[in-house]
Amino acid sequence: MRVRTRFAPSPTGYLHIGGLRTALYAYLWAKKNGGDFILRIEDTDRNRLVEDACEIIYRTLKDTGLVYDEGPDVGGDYGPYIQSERKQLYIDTAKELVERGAAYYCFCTKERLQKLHEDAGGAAVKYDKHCLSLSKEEVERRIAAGEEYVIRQNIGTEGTAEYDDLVYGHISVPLADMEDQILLKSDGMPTYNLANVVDDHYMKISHVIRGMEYLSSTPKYNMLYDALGWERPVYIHLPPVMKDKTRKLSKRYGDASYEDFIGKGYLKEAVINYIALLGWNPGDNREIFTLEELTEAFDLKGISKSPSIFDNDKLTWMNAEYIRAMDDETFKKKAAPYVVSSVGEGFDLDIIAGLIKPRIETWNQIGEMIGFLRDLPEYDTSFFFNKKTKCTPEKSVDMLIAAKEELEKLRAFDVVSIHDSMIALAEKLEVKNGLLLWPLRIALSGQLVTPGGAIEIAALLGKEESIRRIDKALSMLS
RNA sequence: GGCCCCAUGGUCAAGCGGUCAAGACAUCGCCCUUUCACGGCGGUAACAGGAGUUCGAUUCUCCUUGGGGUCACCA
Repeated sequence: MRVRTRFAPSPTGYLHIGGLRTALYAYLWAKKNGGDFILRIEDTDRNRLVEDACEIIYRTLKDTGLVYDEGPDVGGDYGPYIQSERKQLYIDTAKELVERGAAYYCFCTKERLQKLHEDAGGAAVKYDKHCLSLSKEEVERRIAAGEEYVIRQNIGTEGTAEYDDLVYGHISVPLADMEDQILLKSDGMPTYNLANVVDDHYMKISHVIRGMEYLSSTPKYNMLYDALGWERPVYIHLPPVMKDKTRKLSKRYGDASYEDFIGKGYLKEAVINYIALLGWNPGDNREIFTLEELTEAFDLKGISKSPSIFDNDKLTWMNAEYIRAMDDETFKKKAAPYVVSSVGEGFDLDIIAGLIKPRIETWNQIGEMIGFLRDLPEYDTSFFFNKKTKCTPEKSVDMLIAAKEELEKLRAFDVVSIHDSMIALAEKLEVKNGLLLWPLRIALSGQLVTPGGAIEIAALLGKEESIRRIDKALSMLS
């Protein structure tokens, strides 16, 4: 049997991390087995449609490398891949189900259902099968009369329904707890309950990979497969990704979409790598994986049964790992826009790249890190105190005067020249490098902490600006 | 509330009857060092509780507790 998996989101907004992970696992399982990964859009709820939602889904999957073999925008042999375009198929199937006694027409009004609820004191109540007893003639008469109707699944009340899930194992649910759910809505659109079964069957989906919220309703879908004489797919339900101990990560919190993470300066490779490991482990201690390596290593055995809390710290660490592993040219190219937007053009990108590469964890940290190059921050003369180098404001004056004199003499103002000259100066003054360089760095940057030291900063600022900042410090200290 | 599922450090997690209970993130300390990072080394930190089964339970069973899911003309 050819392995075919699908990712079937509803276009209700951006793609959140939990959904992306489901897509990832479905993709990995298909590719691991040399099969097909299909994208299907579940848009049967006309009230929840969001403009551009489909585009975001297409773009995100392509951007992350989760290339689907079949889908709305790429076609395929089992289309259409948008449910609203398959309406007739669901209607026909629903009627077939009625023929076979597995479903029935229901004319109950929303008001009646509402009342059923109220009579139960607001507690959860099952539909009372009120319309199951309607005669065929009456059904036909009422349909002809233009009455609105839905089609409900006819579920027995005795015994249990069972199936085996590849991650959760044997699942057994009492039939008495299941409701005669609606398959076809009064607007002629199917509910998920019908549509997912029909589509998975006709699209020849072999493995259904989805969130575990469907764990206990899956027996109902199985009854549909059985009633239609269709072969059931294999089920792989996934535990949810949580924001914290009790809350699921979802769109409602606004910070959980793929695009938000990219916007916050994370690399797509790191995001994919991180979420792959949220709820799955390869069985060894390896943590850094490319998509190809994930495809190779992925297996069902490593999927966890319990919810995992999304840990931003770990994602950030992983992102930093990716950044540090970049070759210098790639890093420079990626960092350039962030550097320019922070300090403008005119600074030596090679030096900056070298300084920030081991120091940033996300791209967005660049701006704050190097802003001092453009504008010298207001700072306090207490910055010139440093215990380790035994630096004081008084000594700083001497050091800065000496340093300024040397720097002014320099013809080439590059890192090597400045370095040599400062080392020589420290030797001449018979002080430790640190005592000379501490006040210099403070004067040049106005910050206690900087990426790189006094020498690199001086080279970046250039001679003129360096001297100007030293003079500023000297005037503050006098 | 009924039903389904889950339960190892703060987090991700390995473990699948006998281990001093891995590893990673975070955290703390030390080293490196012209600040901060990077890097290196080390520390703190867990089997939810109670009954069984067994020579022996983190591991198997049951109960309790805790958490998640579900009970829609949403998916």
